[in-house]
Amino acid sequence: MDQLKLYFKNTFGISESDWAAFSSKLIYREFPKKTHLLVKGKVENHLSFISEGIIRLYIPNPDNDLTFGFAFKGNFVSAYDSFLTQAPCIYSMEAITETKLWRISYQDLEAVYKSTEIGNFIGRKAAEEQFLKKSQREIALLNDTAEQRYLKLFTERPELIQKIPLKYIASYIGITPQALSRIRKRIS
Amino acid sequence: MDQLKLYFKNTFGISESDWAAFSSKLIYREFPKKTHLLVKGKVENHLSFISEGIIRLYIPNPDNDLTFGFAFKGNFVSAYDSFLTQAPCIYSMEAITETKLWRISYQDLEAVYKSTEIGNFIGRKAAEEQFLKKSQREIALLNDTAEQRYLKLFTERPELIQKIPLKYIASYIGITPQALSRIRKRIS
DNA sequence: TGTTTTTTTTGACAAAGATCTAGTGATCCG
DNA sequence: CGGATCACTAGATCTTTGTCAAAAAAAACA
Repeated sequence: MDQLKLYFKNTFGISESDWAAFSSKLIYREFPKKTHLLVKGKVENHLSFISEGIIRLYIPNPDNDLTFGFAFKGNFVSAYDSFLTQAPCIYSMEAITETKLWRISYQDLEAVYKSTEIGNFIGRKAAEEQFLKKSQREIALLNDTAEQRYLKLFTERPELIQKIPLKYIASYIGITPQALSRIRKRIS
Repeated sequence: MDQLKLYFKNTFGISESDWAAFSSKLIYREFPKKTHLLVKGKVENHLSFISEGIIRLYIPNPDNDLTFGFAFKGNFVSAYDSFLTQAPCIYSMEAITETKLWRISYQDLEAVYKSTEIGNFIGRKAAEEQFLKKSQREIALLNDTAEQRYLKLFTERPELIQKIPLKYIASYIGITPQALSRIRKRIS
C-alpha cells in the first residue's frame, strides 16, 4: 500500500488525513492468472490500483476477441465508463498474469469525494488521465503504422511486453497474429 | 440560447437559479468559414456550445494535416485536454462552415463550479462524455473497416457530412483521399 | 466572367495486411 | 510421461490501401 500512498502524495499532494479517509476504504485482492476482474454485461463497481500483474481489456467474440487495452503494475484500472455510468460493461477484463491490487468500491469512493477536500480534484484528474490516454491512442491509430505501434509498445514497456501473448498485442495494435509475426521477423 | 437552456434542463436537470448563474457568463461569438477557434500552441480558454456550424479538429502538418475530429451544431466543443490542464494545445480547431456559438471562459466556469450545486456534476459528466466518445472511436478504429467507418459517419450525420470536404473525412477515417474516392465509387 | 487554385477522381503499380492452410513448438493437464 | 490444446510461424493468394502522376471537376477570386 506504501506504493499507492507515495503515488497519491507525489501526484496529487494528498494530506495525511485525506489519505487516511481514502485508504481505510481500500480492499486488497488477488486474481490468479486467467481469471476475470470483470465480465461483459456486469456493472463495474471498483476502481483498482495494480500493485502486481498485467490486465487485459477486451470485447469477447466467438471467433476472436478484440483486445483494446492493457493495464500494468503501478497504474489504475477500471472499466471506467461502466464505473462512472454504473451501466453494464460492454467488455471484459482478465488477469494475464497473477495480479495483486488494492481497490475501492463505487459507493465508498463517492463518500470520499464528499468527505475529503481533494476528492473531486482527484476524480477529475483520473477522468482527464483516461481521456488523454484515449486521445493519444486515437492519434497513434490514425497516424502510425502497425509496425510503429508495435515498436512504441515495445520501447515503452520493455520487460512487461514479454509476458503478454503476441496474439493479444496483435489485436491491440490492430492487425492479425500472422501479420505481427511477419513484422517481428522483419525487424529482428 | 434557448437551445442551450433546454439541453441543460433535459440532460442535467439544472435549476433556474443555477442556469441564471451559468448563462450570465456565456458570451456569443461568430466565426466565419475557414477561421480558427484555436491555433496549435495556444491554451484553450473556452468551453463552447455550437448553435450553428461545423468545426474541424486537426494536427497541422506541412504536407498533410491529420484531422481527428469534428464537432457539430448542438454539441459542446473545446480542446478539452488543453482546457483542463491549461497547457498549450497540440492541435488546431477550424470552422469548416460559418459558426455561431455560446462560450464560457475557464475562469468563469471555475467560478460556476464553486457557486452552483450542479457545477461539479456537469463538469464530470462533460469529461465522461468526452472519454466515452474516444472509447467508442478506439473500438471503431480497431474493429471496423474504412468503408464501415465512412458509412457510419454517413448514416449518423446525413446532412452535415455533405458540407465537409472529403479529404478531411478521409483523414478522419484513417485513409487517403484517393482510397476514400474508390470506396465511394464502389458503394454508389 | 474568366482565370487560378483547390478538391476530387482515375489509373497503374507497389506495399501492407487479411485469409486460408498447415506445420512447429510450447504448455497444460490427466 | 504423453496426448491434447494453444500459441506462434510460415507460405500462397487475394483484397485493400498507399504512392505517384495526371486529368477532371469544383470552388475561390479578381
